[in-house]
Amino acid sequence: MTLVSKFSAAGYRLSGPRRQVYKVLESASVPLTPALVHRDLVAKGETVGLASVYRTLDLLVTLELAKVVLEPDGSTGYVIAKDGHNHTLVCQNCHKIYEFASCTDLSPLIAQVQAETQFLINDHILQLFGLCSDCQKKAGQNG
Amino acid sequence: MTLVSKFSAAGYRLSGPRRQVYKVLESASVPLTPALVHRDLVAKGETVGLASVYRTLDLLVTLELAKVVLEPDGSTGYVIAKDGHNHTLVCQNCHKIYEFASCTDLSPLIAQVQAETQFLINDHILQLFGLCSDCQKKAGQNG
DNA sequence: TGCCGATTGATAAATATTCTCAATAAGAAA
DNA sequence: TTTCTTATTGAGAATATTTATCAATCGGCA
Repeated sequence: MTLVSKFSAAGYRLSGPRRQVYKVLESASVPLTPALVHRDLVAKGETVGLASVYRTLDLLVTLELAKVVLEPDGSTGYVIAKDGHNHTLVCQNCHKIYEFASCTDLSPLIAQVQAETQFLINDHILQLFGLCSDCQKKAGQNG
Repeated sequence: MTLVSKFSAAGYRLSGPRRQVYKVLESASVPLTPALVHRDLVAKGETVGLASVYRTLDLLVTLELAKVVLEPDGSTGYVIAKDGHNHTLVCQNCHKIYEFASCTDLSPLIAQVQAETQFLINDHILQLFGLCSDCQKKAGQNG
């Protein structure tokens, strides 16, 4: 399914600005704020308004093409949701992100909590934090 | 360990405003923004400045007495971190929260991702979303 | 109790986000 | 391809949120 068809299937047009914002997020290796996305576009010579960046990021989340991740310090950023449901691992030093998908491992836990709380659980967020191999090396070298 | 000793152990004083903010968060059943905490205090007749609410919430997170949770819509709120590390289950309808602690179930998953990515994982966030029993009933009644 | 310095409230300043609306551009139709 | 309809846009105003400033106050130890 192409990007444009994902938009049109939901009744939205794939405009230039939307494509640009998507591309920035897609090629980013760290979670980005709206301001960072905009700065990136301006640096590339694109003329995309900041308001459009906000609008597009919201839309991407609605379309499940992006998601918001929480960083260890409590701030948030947007990342591409590569394919359906997956989880994020964020480096606490360089903020690099790595995606992985192993929700099945969560099923027993979810079933248990569901039984315990009477909630009907239908979504979850799992984020891991740590040091990527590069940053581990730097730390070892007392960086 | 009393609240005051948790503060003093870290070199902070437990002032009136700090105690008030803590109490509001403690008795809340949903994640609160700084503005909501402040509004609650004003409604109770307390004179706590908004800036102090921000400062205190930050401090509570630093002291690990509170934490930031991400809601399904991407917004964030503060909740009390009842005891050490635990996880949060949020009702998507009424936003009621429920805490649970079963990190041990995550160990195999974490070990696997660690091996796969070369990251050194040392923290995580797990949040579940669903409908609490009350909201399930209401939904059933077509509410 | 008195003292010292951390903490506060009020508000200014800085940031971040949303709103408004005429101009533009995307995509369907011809 | 050209036309048409209308969703979308950019710019900046308007709001909202968060942080900084600083004299006054308060917490807790001596």
